[in-house]
Amino acid sequence: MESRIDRIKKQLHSQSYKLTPQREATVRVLLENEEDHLSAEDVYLLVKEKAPEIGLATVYRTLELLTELKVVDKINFGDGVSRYDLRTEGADHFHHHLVCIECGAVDEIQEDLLGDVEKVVEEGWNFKIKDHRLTFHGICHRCHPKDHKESEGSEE
Amino acid sequence: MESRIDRIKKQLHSQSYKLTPQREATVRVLLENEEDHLSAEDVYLLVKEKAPEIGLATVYRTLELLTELKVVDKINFGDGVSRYDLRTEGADHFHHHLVCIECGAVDEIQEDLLGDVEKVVEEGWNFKIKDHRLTFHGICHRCHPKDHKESEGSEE
DNA sequence: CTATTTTTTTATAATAAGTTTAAATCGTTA
DNA sequence: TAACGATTTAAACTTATTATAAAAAAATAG
Repeated sequence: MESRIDRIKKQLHSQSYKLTPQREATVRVLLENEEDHLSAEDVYLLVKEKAPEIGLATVYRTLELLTELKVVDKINFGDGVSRYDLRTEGADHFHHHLVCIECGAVDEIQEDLLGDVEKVVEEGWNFKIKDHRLTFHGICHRCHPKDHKESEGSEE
Repeated sequence: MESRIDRIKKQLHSQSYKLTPQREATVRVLLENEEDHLSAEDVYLLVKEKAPEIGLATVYRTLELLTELKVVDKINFGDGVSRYDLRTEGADHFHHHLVCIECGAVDEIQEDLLGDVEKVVEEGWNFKIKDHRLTFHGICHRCHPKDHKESEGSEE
């Protein structure tokens, strides 16, 4: 974990930003809750436990900065709030999401899956893809019993 | 176009809602701007031209209703507003979007493309897919000149 | 037909997410 | 130490969306 913070620190420095205590506390919260999809408000409340004096605006600014640096991805599942999701280190593509319409759980798919589709789109539509968002809405394995085989953990 | 309105009317009636003049005006705006991705505010301004006495809240309520009925899809491209997109009649899947990070244009992909991916997800993650959202962010054919072949129109 | 109930709309107020601003702070450099 | 730039805080402000109360319209009962 320290090494990841170090790398983020270097990334900030390379753009002449500093890793202030507030920013570090925010990054730590994101790392400690990597499985979740926290809103700015969620992050704010968690950061406050470490750094009670921090302001909400600072959290917003930090998240914005981290989004610019591609450390996190800002995502939106259609409820009114933006959520922030740590980009998996080394991954060249943004992971996908499974949103359960029964229980609200959000699971992640790290596998690419879109390689072929992207090729088709780039060639067929003459569009240079830089990023993507893929979310499936449906019923998760916890909410319907007819299983195949299992392994995942549960969230939210 | 009249026939589509008729069908929407029947859909409303089947859930014991009425196609009031305000709702009809709103639906007409959506049909007349099928290519675009209008925000509630956009719809409101366009509807006002036909029905100047309509209130913004009514437009919001109508769009919400149409979303419930799956006549439109509520989408979100990450700017702060929700946009409303007529569901292509007869299509069993929601179409995809290409958002240009240079010029902001939003193009649509009507082709499915996700059939195989969905099969993999349903089986591998034991998740019953009901809907999906797929958006590519990148550079559209208008913003980079190296063409292959062309046909699309332009929007926004 | 009139009275009554239900649905919908209007206008306005309220809420909630996110952004901006001005003043204070902090770290660094001259 | 003085001065500068970057950052943070707190508070005010915007903007999108939702809720509420009163009015209007439509459907239904008598």
